[in-house]
Amino acid sequence: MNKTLLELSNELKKNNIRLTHQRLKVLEYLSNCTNHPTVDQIYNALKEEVPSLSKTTIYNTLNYLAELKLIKVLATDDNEAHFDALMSEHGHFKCDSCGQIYDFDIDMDSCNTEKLEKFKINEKTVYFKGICPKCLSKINLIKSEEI
Amino acid sequence: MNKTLLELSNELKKNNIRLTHQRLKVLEYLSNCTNHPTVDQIYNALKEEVPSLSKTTIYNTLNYLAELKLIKVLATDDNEAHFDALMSEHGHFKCDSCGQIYDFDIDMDSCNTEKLEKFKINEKTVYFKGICPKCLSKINLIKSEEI
DNA sequence: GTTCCTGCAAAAGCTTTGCAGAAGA
DNA sequence: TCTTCTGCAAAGCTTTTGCAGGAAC
Repeated sequence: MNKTLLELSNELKKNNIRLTHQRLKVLEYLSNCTNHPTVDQIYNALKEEVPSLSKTTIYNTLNYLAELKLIKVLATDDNEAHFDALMSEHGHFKCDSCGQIYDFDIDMDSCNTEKLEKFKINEKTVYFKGICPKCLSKINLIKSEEI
Repeated sequence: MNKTLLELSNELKKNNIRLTHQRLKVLEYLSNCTNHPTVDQIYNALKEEVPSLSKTTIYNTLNYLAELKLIKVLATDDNEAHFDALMSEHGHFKCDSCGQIYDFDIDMDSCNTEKLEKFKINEKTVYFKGICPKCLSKINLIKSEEI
């Protein structure tokens, strides 16, 4: 499960970061979010409800959260950061066709390797790419129509 | 092992991409490279030997190679693309202190998950972050001096 | 009242694009 | 000769920074 709004708020309070109206809205959105939004997506989702909201504030808030390790920043190959409030260990699958990012369970300990014995590992990321089932079935449909 | 200069050249010829002086130099550099350079690093490494070289040409060449799947583009959290000519399956470890990227062997099949049964997986990336042994020993040295 | 935050505008950094001249085949 | 490539300059993106007014505490 994602961190709840309450959890995120409490963590900010604990770190003396002010709970402004804008920040609470960003936290609320992120904690209810199942995909992994970019700053632009968060901005577009909230700008009706919070018309004065600026991207600067979203960056500001997300950077604080990431620094406190309350959220994760996903490095994908589109040059845009995706944010993830789901902090349990999981992998990401990105569909090359529709761009959607899926979560999947993974046991990263089974991936471990003796070569990194002397390394201090703080973060493990697993990122797969390919075509998701939805897009695969669309492609198959087009192919069958062509025959 | 990295792809050799000859392999990369032949692949380009096969795809009717011209082997210009600049491209050969970029290929040569990449095939002899053990770290995972950015465009900027390649540019700085080659600008003495090839003074007229421009970053545009490096981007051009690397984008062709990536499209032909002869090299890989690594998504890291610094907003800069890293390029990798090592095409065998391996993971990457990035040191948060010195920024260096290390390769490590990994058996990705052991990481597989039943939830992705219906997904077509084209690419698997494993990316760890933390502190490398070199930086760890530096930190320990500083700590022991402080006592 | 003090401190920190917001949001605008501008700047910074990476990457792509347009195009005239140059080089490859 | 014909096609493609190079490299400059400019534009396009995301993200960061500076700062005056405003909100939180």
